[in-house]
Amino acid sequence: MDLAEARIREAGYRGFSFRDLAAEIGIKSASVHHHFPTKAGMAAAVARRYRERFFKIVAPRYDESGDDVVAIYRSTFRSAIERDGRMCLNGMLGAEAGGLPPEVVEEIKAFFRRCVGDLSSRMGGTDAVARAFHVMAALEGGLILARAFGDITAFDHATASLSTSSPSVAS
Amino acid sequence: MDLAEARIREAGYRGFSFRDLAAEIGIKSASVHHHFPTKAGMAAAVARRYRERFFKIVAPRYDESGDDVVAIYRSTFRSAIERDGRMCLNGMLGAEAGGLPPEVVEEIKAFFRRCVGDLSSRMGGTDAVARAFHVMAALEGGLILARAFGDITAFDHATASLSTSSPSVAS
DNA sequence: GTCTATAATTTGATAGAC
DNA sequence: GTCTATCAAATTATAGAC
Repeated sequence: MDLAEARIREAGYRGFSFRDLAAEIGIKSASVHHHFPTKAGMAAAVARRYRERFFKIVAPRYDESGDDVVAIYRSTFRSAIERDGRMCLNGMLGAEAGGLPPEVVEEIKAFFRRCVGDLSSRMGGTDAVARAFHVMAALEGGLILARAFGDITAFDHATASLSTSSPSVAS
Repeated sequence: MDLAEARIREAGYRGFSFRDLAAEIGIKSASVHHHFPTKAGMAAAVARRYRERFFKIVAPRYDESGDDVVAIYRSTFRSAIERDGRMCLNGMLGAEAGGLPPEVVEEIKAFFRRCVGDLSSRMGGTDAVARAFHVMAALEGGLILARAFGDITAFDHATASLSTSSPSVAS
């Protein structure tokens, strides 16, 4: 699952295969099928695990540090691309969502629904939901820019205004 | 090329094939290879055409309407996903950039470089470049959310603050 | 839980006729 | 510019032995 997650974050749903995963581990593709009968099922399982892990990381940071939720999300996303230069799993799959198996799309929706719910409830204020959508979009889009340019500073520029006290976008 | 562009925007670089394109048109895959010897070359050509067309659409709107550049970019991106529910070509390929042929990556970089240059020079003010990165990230990320939820209002929420006079993100 | 073996399909790409 | 024919490889998936 670690390997499948890495492949999906690197090249998308069509960018990972049972044979490739098996070869890297040192087993045969049939053995992978024993644990995950179908590709869609495996991708859904990887997405589910990714979501649960993400919120297990994010929730305690909020309670302990008392930091801005947005800053916590931002640094969590930044760590992900800093570590291995890859996309957020759900950002990658979300872009491809139109042509993915329904069971995978459901997991992606669940991730973003929960992110928006978490952010908006913790930010509070007016238009909290719209602002939560904006934060998620800027983070996922920031990853795209960093990947395209091959430079993490693109992410930093794109998301700098999110966690400052003057997050103005217009001049 | 129209068809290739649609497939890439729907499913990414690995989501289009010479045979698929040929079949839809009613010719054979060998005939497609006659025009585009390699898959990487075809994707690069599609990306180049996409970029040129984008700026041919955006530039005159700015001169004519005198509108906010950001508003023009926002409505152009919105039209794209409203028409067919697909990603921006460069957003899709940018997410996959890590594992794409170098000639394709160069075209993607050229697109985002030019967008950032265009936006920042026309917006002016302080931190114009960082604000341009932020706008592009929010737009691409907004498309991802709209695709994930299958609902264009996700894009509207995510990008609403970009073109208003009070684009504050924090409460 | 792993293996061999295999089926059925798809893929990128090429050679050469018309 | 299109075709037929083909290649070598990769793909998802299954059956059945160990």
